[in-house]
This record gives sequence, structure tokens and C-alpha cells, in this order.
Amino acid sequence: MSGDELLQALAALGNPHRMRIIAALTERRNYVSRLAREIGMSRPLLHMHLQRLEAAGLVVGSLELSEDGKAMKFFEVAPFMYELTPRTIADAARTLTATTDRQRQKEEAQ
Amino acid sequence: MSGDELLQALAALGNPHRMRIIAALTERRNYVSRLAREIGMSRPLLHMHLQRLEAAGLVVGSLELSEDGKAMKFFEVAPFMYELTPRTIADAARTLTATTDRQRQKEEAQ
DNA sequence: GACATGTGTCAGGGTTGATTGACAGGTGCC
DNA sequence: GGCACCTGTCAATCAACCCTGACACATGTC
Repeated sequence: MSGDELLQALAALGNPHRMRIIAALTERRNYVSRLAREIGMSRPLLHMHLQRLEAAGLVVGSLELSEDGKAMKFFEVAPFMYELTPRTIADAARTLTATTDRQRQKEEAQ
Repeated sequence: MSGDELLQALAALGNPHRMRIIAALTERRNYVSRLAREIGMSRPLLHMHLQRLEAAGLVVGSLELSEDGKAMKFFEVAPFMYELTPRTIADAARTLTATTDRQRQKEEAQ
């Protein structure tokens, strides 16, 4: 596992809304509109958070067609297991390629 | 461990600079100015990141006096161990008290 | 006194993230 | 056609985060 991957996962999990989304999807897979109603979040906002979680590989979504022909995007949690200790963080930091935009700007300016 | 505590730790670790800080302090304890030089970061910026890490309980700092009388703040990593799985995240989410500022604003407005 | 080292903090500006409301498109049903 | 449900995205706004430069204070040395 690369440091960038762990970084993305940690950044995605470090948000109360996204933690609650993981909790909700752990109980059962769900589609966007219903999940938004259940956890009391606007649909565009939930959509954004799900994108971040999916980009981090923590949830997976699949567009399915219900029996009555409606398109419904179902999400479920991806099985993951990260062990966080000073050691694992240090190892991951060594493989970090992610330079911040600010650093990139500086390098390009030279 | 409370959900808020885990949330703060994850938010603190989900940043490349802070991951590198953890990595550097894992090798040896260090004081702020020297650490800033070694990892190529401005001292005020490092100071801010160290504050966040300390607030999350991931590092501990102690103000010591060197032999020549100068005050030096040493930091070292605190031993921690978090196991991240859908289950642990879901459990932590259940004990979350952290409402976002936006939510707090709404509640106060009612 | 000037200089080097260490500490901390502050205001300002730039970038990213969070959030909402409105819009577009699709299907099936009455 | 109108309504109910589903999907997506967009602009605009506000908060949060990130970052720098400059300041103030302390100590020891030349």
C-alpha cells in the first residue's frame, strides 16, 4: 500500500459526516436518495462525500436498474483494514509522492 | 476511546506534512527549530502542525532548558495504535458528539 | 551593542473543503 | 400532461485550512 493511498483514506475518514456514512453503509447497502433521507443530509452534499469515499477506495458504488426501470446508484462499504501506529505512518510517509500544490507552484516557479 | 478522539486523530494524520513530521519524530525526538530545518518547513508552519498533532494526542511536547540556558521545546511521538476497519469506524461514529459549526448554527437558530 | 540561537504569536492572503438551491435529464403511473 | 421517484451537475457562498513574513521576547557569545 502506498503512502498516498493511506493519506487519501485518512483524509476521507477524518470527517464526521463521512464516518457516519460508513456507519450507515456498514449496516446495509443503500442508494443515494434514501441514504440522504435517513441520515438527514442534502443529496448533493451526500453525493460529494460519497465521491471522496469512493476515490479513497472505502466504498464502492454501482449503478443498477430497479424493477420499475429507475436508475439507482447503490453504495456499500469496501472491506478495508488499516493499522495506524507511529511505525506504519512513518513507513507510509517515506513513499509519499504527494507534493502540495504550494510546493508544486514553487518548483515550477524555479 | 471516543469517536471524537478518533476523528481528531484521523484528521490530524490525513496531511502529508504531518505524516512526515511523525516519521521524523519516530526516528528521534527533536526541537522545533531544528526539525523545521531538517524537513524544510517554516517554523511557524511547523509550530501549527505540531499543535494539531499534540491536540490529537499523537505527539507530546515538553519545554526544556539546554545547558546554555536556552528554552527548547522538544517533541516526540506518543505511542498510539488505531485499527481502522468498517466496524471500528461505525462504532466510533456512534459516539460522535462533534456537530459541525454549520449544524450548531442551525440548531442555535431554531 | 551586534549577532546568533532558541521560543511564541499575529495579521494577511491564498487555497481547499463544505453546503445549499436550482437546474437538467431519466423512468413509470394516474 | 402532471406527479413521483431516481440520477447527475453547476454556480455561489461561507468556513476551514494552509502558509508566509514580520514582530516580540529570551539567552549566551564576540
